[in-house]
Amino acid sequence: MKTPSVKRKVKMADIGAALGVSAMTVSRAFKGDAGINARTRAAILAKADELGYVFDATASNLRKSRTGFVAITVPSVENANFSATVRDLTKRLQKKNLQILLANTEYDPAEEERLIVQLLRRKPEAVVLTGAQHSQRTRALLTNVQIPVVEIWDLPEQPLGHVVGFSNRTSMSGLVDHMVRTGRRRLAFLGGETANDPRGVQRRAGFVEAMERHGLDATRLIPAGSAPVGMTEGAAGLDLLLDQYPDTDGLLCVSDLVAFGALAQCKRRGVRVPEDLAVSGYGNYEIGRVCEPPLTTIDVHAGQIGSRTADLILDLLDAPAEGAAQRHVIQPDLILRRSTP
Amino acid sequence: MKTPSVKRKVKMADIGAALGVSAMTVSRAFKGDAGINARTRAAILAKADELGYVFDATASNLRKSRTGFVAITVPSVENANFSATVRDLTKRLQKKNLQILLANTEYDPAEEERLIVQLLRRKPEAVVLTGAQHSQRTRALLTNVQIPVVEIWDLPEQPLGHVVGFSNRTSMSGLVDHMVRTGRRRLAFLGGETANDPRGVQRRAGFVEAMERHGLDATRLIPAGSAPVGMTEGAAGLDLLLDQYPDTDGLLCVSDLVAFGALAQCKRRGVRVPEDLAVSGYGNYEIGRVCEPPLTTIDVHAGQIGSRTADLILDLLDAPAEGAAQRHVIQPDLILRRSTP
DNA sequence: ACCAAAATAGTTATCGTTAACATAATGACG
DNA sequence: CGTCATTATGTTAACGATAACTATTTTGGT
Repeated sequence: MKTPSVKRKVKMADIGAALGVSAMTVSRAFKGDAGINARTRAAILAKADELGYVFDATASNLRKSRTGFVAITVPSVENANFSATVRDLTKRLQKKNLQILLANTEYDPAEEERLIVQLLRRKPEAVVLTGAQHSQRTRALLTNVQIPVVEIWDLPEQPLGHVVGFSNRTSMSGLVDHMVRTGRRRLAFLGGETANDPRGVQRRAGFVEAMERHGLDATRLIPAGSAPVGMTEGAAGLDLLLDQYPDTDGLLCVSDLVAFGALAQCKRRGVRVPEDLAVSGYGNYEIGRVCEPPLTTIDVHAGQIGSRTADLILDLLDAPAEGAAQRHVIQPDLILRRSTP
Repeated sequence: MKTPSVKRKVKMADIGAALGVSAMTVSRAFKGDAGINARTRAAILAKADELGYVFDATASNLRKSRTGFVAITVPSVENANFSATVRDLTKRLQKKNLQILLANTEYDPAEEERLIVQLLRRKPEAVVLTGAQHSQRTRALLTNVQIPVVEIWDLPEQPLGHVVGFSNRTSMSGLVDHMVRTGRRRLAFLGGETANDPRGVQRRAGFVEAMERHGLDATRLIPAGSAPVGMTEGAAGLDLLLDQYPDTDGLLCVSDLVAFGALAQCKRRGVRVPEDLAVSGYGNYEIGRVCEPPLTTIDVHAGQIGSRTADLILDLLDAPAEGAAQRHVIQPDLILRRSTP
């Protein structure tokens, strides 16, 4: 077996030379459908394999001015909800040989801006942004760009382009309605500080709005620490709550993780759920289904957001410049479980 | 404001033309450090901004034959452990303006192979594979490739290149030792079926090996369904276990999620943990810290795997062809909590 | 056997940036 | 005031695949 001492990169022309055909013919063999003799193609592909040829997408992309990249920014892939979205988006786009360019903003608009600049240099064919909060410069960059821009996980008032999202506000306010319908009146909201978690802010706003609509006290807002908040903060938050408002009979948490933490703390303090305190979460994480008692929650269909975004992008890439910005509103579902009466 | 009806892409030469300099000078202005007059650079950058220029990484990559891509395959970003690895890897590489190309194998070696082919076409500068199980062709492709290959999350016997991982086997076997040390003898293992979860297989092997070493019965192996298994399967698995081996006094689960499901089911059935049954998890997920009782578990330092892999890659890219394949072994930590005596 | 249509292959120039080399301007110094 | 660094810029030719065009064969219908 001949091992070339200096591994010069094999290119299409080399394969062509070895078979007495032109580079163009080799290119056709790799494209799949173009008019090329089946025998020629087979020979080319075989020779390519033999020479250890690897197609160079960089050169192809430059010439075709199509990259097959789709850029996506997420606050954090570590969040189970966002990762479900990323997974289903990736899954569907992967099938069409589109490549995800993933970037984590760490909940920081300045970092988002830096990343967007980097991502745009790669000439993606679409950009997906999780959330509606962007720096001025990010907005400017993205309105000038000639590719589809999709904001997901929110319903921004001034969208940059297309939207696939749901109303954090309305869904949380529906949850309040349910609590009130079942007789609870002294409700509290437990969530992260407002700094850089726009979804938390919206959910809190939904809580306040619904409480005021019912003529109830909307001031029991417990800060659980800076976003992203989790179980630990939920447990600590419950202590804060009961210190300050011991007669609370319903607790709405910004996420299932927080609610689970609160639940665990209830158990330790001997607070009965839901008899003494009804507790709800948000996001329909697996944990809420399995804990005791199981959590009433909102299913935002995180995976569906990903797959519908993928469908939208695939459509837009097929039929370019297809008129106005689309707005896909996902309906979150209220899931009733035993943590509320 | 003049809106060009046909937005022809602005390139370096256009900026140069507008300022009476050559494209090369513009290129130098964007490179940062090269010998170029400060005033000239400022003018160029300003003009670039004015014209809405976006640097074309595709062309640059082709010319330089460096892409700044790092490819990584993961069974599923949805798994909290893998996503912690991805996050810390991304975080560190992002800072150096390396771009992650993420691909989900869905625990399927055939899909992994397909994705590797796609990824290699993008000319990444390094490839990271989660796990040691690869198809024959994948192995062939990756041994011929001229870039660093890193396998993580395992210690493969025949590594393809570098390794950053830990021993699932040894760590699980250490957990058995602990159970035995604290007086438990009738131990069972609860995990997914073996088909395509090599890490689960290793953990099970560690269980069996340790049990045999102690001269104990190693046959209580409960299948919890096909990987990836979660809380739901854990709960169902506990029922299976107690039906078959009611006198079991220690249960080792393949993950914290499974252990939590089992724990919840114990509570429903009135089984006291740890008095009647000691339970342990694996992976140190947040849930194990907060549930009641908190779970004894193994912390595999998932985030650390990501950051050490990032460091390794950065080193290798700086000092290319730096001799032999490196093997970084991470020491998992045994975390004792109240679910075991 | 003849010709149009279809199938197959080749040529050339290009996508936008940048390495490598060439050139021009500036200054330092004996 | 010439000589040699030093700094700043320009010129040319790639990187590798492929669109657009042209050229050559096959095919099939009459």
